[in-house]
Amino acid sequence: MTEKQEKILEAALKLFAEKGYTAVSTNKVARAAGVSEGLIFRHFANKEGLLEAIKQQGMERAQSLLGSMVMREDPKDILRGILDFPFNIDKEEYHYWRLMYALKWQADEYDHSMSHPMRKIAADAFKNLGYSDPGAEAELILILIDGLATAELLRKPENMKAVRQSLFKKYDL
Amino acid sequence: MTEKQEKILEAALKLFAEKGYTAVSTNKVARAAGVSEGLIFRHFANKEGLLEAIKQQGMERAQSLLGSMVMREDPKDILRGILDFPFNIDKEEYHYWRLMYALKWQADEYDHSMSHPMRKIAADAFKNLGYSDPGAEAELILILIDGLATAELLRKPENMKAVRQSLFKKYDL
DNA sequence: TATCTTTGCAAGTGATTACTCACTTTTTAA
DNA sequence: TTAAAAAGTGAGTAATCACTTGCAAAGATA
Repeated sequence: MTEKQEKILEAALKLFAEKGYTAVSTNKVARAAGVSEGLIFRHFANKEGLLEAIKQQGMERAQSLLGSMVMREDPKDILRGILDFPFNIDKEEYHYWRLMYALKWQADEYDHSMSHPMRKIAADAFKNLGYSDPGAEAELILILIDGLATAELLRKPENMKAVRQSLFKKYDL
Repeated sequence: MTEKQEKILEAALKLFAEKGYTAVSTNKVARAAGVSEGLIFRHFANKEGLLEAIKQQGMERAQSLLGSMVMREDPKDILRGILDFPFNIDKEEYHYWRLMYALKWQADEYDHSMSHPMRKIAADAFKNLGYSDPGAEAELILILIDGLATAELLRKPENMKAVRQSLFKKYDL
């Protein structure tokens, strides 16, 4: 990975996240990265290939974060870890998650690769805690995370600390 | 409002919702509507004007739905009405809401015109019910609605009925 | 019926799109 | 040291973009 290649990925991630993938031309990416437009197509097959590279880079960074949640034993610890995810979105990961959430709406079909493993972890935790419908509870947790992350990425409400508190209280965490 | 004008609005709404506003050209809208491309610019100032017309049309339809929620007296009735909104997205309104939710991510700044009145209604209801932090509870309700609507529009989980049930139980509704 | 307005279409416009190509510069390695 | 490979550039390409224009058909009003 050369220095200019990283510049391209960095600039593209920021622009795609802020303006939208289709709204940003490869010309704009190149100028933001301080690079000739042709170089983008030397390193990536096409514009979509650039997007895929951005996705994979972010996935790899998110992998370790996701993995650490499975390790825990106490089901409440697990739920705490899952629910805390939207409150701890790293400054550096902000653009990545914003792009991912935006892309969901123009994809032809929903990608369950991220949510499916998390749903299972949550369902197991609720089962261990004796909830009557762990499946529905897990689904609700995923929905909550979606809403929380959206608020954090888009609206940035000032009282998120209080929201977190009342939410944790509801689940007795 | 002429017949072809309605065709344009209908086709544009569907395409914008499914593929994204920037990804759909006026040419595609015209062909989907069975109309010459020039006619779009006869009826609407430009592509953005077409989008604004779609927005306003949907707003007018949503107005009555939103208005009926303020009328109720019992705070639990109000919360029931608010929380039930994502579960009752009309088949005809599906494209509209999908477009609205998608557009949020490429707007320069978040539009609070929709959420602000709903937050106040929810906060008042929670206050009347004696909740300790009505503001945080209202924020959480808005976040929940966002997540629920996203699930309904994008993932369409099979166990939404059970999710609704366990959610209403949490709020004792 | 005659005239004016609205509705509609086909064929344009320049600008921008993703992408290619011929070429030079830099890096790698034997 | 030298030759091959990789990195990088800048000027192209055809296609598509949002939008305009000139003119015909249809409706409304008198």
